[in-house]
Amino acid sequence: MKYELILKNISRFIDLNQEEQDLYISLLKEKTLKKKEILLRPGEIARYDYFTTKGCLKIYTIDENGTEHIAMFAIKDWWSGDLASFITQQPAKYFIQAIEDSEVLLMPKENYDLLFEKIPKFERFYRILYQRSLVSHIQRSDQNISLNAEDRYREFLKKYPSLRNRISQKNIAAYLGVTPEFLSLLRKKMTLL
Amino acid sequence: MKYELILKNISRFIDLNQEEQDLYISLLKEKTLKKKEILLRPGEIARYDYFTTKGCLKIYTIDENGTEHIAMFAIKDWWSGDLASFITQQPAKYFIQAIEDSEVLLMPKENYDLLFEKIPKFERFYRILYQRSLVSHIQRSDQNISLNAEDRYREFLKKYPSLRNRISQKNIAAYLGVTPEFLSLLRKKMTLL
DNA sequence: GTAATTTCTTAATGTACATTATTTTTCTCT
DNA sequence: AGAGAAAAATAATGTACATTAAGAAATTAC
Repeated sequence: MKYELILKNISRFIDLNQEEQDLYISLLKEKTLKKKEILLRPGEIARYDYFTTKGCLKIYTIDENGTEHIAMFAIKDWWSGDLASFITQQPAKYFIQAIEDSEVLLMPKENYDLLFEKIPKFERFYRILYQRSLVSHIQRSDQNISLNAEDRYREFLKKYPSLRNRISQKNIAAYLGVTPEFLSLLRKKMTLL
Repeated sequence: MKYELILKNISRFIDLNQEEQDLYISLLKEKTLKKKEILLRPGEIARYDYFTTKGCLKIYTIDENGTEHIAMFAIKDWWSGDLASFITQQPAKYFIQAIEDSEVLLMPKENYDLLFEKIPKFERFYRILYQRSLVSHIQRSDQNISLNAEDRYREFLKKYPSLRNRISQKNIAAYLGVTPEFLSLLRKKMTLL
């Protein structure tokens, strides 16, 4: 059923009995999203953490030149949100938008806080989740500094194989930190080899 | 005394009674480092997490062109290590080196694992530590993509005000992802304004 | 305390990627 | 299905930063 995926995601790191599972699920909300629907805008307070069960979200900023920078794509089975705003309840810096028709489960901030009281095991779950997330962010920071655009594109393809033909090159370019024109050039050059 | 700083660091997020403090401290080792001393090299297994009590470490990689990329500086009161290697016990990707005479406390991997059994509160400590660390890494990834070198230098000065005149420009350049020559130019230009 | 080494500065030239503009192709909406 | 909008391709020109080189200044080492 609907909650199978998220329970399986959690069971990677901690075991929940039936009662705990029911309690956990009772803390979630859900939402169906049309393509282009926006979940969060800069300046708003992030009230939710998101778990994608279908479709794809993008988490991005728009800089002072109007250029879009995509921090991550949240596909099925991925967590996302503006963590800084969610935790501190200060204004968000990120947009979160569906780039396909999507379905998400939402963990409201007040329930997230409650979770650690009700089921302290979740300290462990998030300890491990954040730990792994940190490892992959450290890796990406390193890649952004040490790889050129072509190699970053190859890394993108490794990390998100399902997205290659599913999303626009414009979005891929905004994730890589290059212009769509340059990505177009790169792809042409790469198919010639 | 010697452990005041680290206990204070921990008490930001959890409260430990005397017994827990003593147990925690019994799990630590300590080490005095000469400038240039290396704590970890790529290919080795990261056996420790480090807490700097004095001096400064750099955590860095050397890419296939021989260019050094500094992921972070670990000054007094900062945690550091090759997290991926420490967690998975796979070969490290990073060098860790003292860039000043330094002192560190070490948490060995086997004691780190033990810690969560002995004092489950540490799940919470690391949950919050990784959460905050994640927030600052997300911010740096974003800055590396959206800011030019001059603005990244200003961010560096904000993040590590104490390092401005303490470490070489070569190290600062390797942190910013530019050549020392270009940083020299930038600084000249910035003082003229 | 002086030689050797490393770091810093300055400058000329080179390159990866941006910008702008135009055309072609694909997607979206009714 | 067809009109309008958005995305992609191509190409000319521009710019932030890299590379190379050489001399000056600072640091390290014996």
